[in-house]
Amino acid sequence: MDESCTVYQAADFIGRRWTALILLELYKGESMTRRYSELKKRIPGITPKMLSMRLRELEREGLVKKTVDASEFPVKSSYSLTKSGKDFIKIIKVLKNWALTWKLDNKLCKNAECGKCPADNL
Amino acid sequence: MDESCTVYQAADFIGRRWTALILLELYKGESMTRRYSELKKRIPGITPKMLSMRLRELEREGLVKKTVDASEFPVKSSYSLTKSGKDFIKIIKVLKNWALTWKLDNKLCKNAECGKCPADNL
DNA sequence: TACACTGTACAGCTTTCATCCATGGTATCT
DNA sequence: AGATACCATGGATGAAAGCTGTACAGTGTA
Repeated sequence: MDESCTVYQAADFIGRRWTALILLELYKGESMTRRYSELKKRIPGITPKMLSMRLRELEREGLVKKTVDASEFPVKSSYSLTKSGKDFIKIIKVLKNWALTWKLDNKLCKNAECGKCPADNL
Repeated sequence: MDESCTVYQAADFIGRRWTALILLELYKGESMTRRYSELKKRIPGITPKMLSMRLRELEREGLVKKTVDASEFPVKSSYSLTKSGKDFIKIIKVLKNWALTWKLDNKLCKNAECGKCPADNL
């Protein structure tokens, strides 16, 4: 599992700050799509720069598709999950499941929506 | 998903260098147990310091149990997967599965053991 | 004395992330 | 009319975290 290994890359990927968060936000959007500014609003604390960077990475890796609507006046960008991106969500599900099973201090998530967590409805 | 979130922590965790590797090595060991020196031998490139650090982390997180055999001559330490650690392997499986499905340049892993990869037999 | 096993200590590099700032046309408030 | 704020980016800088490399220490057997 050196750096050329896709499994390693995927693991590295999911561990980066904001990545999972962005994917989950897209997942929750209508037809799994969100605009840049929507994402910014819904992910508190992320800097615009980070958001662009992560989106570019996700696009490069094929998890996210970007669409630019240039017909309108301030040009608007939309990002949506590809099939591969949608499938990636299930990794997060398994992760959450593991956490719920073994991290007992995490009961909150099981019984109620903790409200802060974008993985609530997984 | 701030830093207090277990899902986030688990994601962060799996993305760290060597962590998955160590877990897989333990998984492949007899009764999912390996000695410190065995791990060092089987994970090329890892420094002793990193190995200790990761093992301590894994122990703290409850994925790994350490046993010291002090009856013998040079004291021997064994590390084994706990139930929680064993269960964590399935996250790696899902990860691998995703990679095999979507990262087409990764066909090698599907058709044969790449030999270098400790996730071969998952 | 030499070796086997399980580590620790120090010094430096690399990567990651945040913070601040600039863009430039549009739209809304005063 | 003038000021201010939105939209989606991208550069420069620097701090902090992560990781590497190498050396070496403790503790007991032969």
